[in-house]
Amino acid sequence: MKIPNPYYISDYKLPLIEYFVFGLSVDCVVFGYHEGEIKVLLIQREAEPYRGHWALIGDLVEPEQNLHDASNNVLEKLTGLKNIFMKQFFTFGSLDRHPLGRVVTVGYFSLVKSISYHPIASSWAKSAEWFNINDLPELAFDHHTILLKGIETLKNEVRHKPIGFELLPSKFTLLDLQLLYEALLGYKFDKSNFRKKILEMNILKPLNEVKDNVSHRPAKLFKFDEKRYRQLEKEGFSFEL
Amino acid sequence: MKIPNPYYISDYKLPLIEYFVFGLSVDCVVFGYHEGEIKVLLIQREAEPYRGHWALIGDLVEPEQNLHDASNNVLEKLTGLKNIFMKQFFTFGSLDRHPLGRVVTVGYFSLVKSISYHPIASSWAKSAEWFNINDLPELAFDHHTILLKGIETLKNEVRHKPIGFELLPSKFTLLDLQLLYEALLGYKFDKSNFRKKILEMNILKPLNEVKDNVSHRPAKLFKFDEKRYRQLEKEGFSFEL
DNA sequence: TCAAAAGTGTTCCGAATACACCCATGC
DNA sequence: GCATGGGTGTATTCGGAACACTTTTGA
Repeated sequence: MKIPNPYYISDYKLPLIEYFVFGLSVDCVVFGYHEGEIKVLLIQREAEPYRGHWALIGDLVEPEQNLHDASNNVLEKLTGLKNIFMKQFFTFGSLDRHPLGRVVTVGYFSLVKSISYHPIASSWAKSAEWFNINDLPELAFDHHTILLKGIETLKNEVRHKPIGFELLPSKFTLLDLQLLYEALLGYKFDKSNFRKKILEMNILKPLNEVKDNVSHRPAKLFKFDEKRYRQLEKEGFSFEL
Repeated sequence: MKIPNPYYISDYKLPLIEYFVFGLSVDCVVFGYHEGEIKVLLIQREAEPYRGHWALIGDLVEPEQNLHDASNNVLEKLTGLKNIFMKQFFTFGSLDRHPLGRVVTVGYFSLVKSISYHPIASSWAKSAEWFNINDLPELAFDHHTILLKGIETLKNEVRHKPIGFELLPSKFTLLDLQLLYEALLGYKFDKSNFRKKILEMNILKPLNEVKDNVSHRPAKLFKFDEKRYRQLEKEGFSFEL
């Protein structure tokens, strides 16, 4: 759709102002992990366009809002989730991606620690649900493209940066961690070697607790030692798996 | 600056339309390589705002232009460079980054094969020059931030993807390649080991030519075998240096 | 014959791999 | 005691690092 009537800012009257007519949005690919499966959070739209379709969590950016805030706000507004790891990954600007005009969208991906509670749909979201990334519904706009790019980015990042921990609860066992990475990367690790490698990195803090209520030897719990990681990173260490 | 008068599209009359008021631009961090130094191409602005300042190669995106085209076009328009490797890396959207209003900019980085000829400044660029990345002038807007992020991205990408070849002429010697990577990554390689590693990847096509006019044994020339690389990538090979 | 860079070969070491084995717990 | 996952030890292999060496050219 062609947008008429260029908009002028009176003080400057520069020709460049005629292009101040874009729409801008953010869309968040929210990843979760549960029992060996990578999930993504989608909402069902209760607003036009694409009312009733499943979509990524996103909305138009307000004129006085910066991008990172916008992505956090929209996530909270539509699902109630707060203080979530979030990272910009790509900006999508095809001419025809929005039926109402030229809207460019900045893609973020987020990782949430626990998907065991159900997110609360609010604002114009009719419902919010976790979907397995291998079993997705049809999506609004170009959200399928955005989602695929998000998955690709996650799979790349996860090997070079310790962001995987964002998907686990703060206390986890080494097997939890191993199963997560196996799900993310799509291949198996040797148990002994995986433990050796991750422990030698010195970025896990062992807790004096064990996971109980299990009918076998209980596993020790660990947490990610972020302070230590930052320190090691400064000294030239780089996470690789 | 607060932008008044929300813009409405008459057919829909949705409240979301009031946010269709953003400016959108692209900025290209153009890298070159010459005699062991990483360079970046800057233009001197002959337009307001920041007239006379050095800046990245960028401009507002036209309403009917997609982002990738926009970045290619602006590079050609301002410097005459065509068919250049180009990749989106980050989008910058701070509220105060443009003095005339809310302009969000999409950052691209480009790698050019030869900086031996002088780029031609045109359109509203007064001049265009290569600067060593360690000796930069003061830059317009938030271009210094964008440039730093671009450099960071280049240094990351170059280790995992064979994009470094874009900075060399199409025929090069193994030592050329080694010196390039040493400049990019900031450390030395052992000659023998570097050769062994790169040749074992099977992504270089040896030519039956040598570099001459040198007062020592002439080196064999190679070119990057892109077809072969694509093939190997499909089979699971990944470039690492 | 000498300088300078091209190009090769070999040893050494540490990290990744494969795999076997023992341990603690609930039932 | 046995099933189940937790947790450890070790021999072998492979790739990278270090470094010494030979080759080819122009002057």
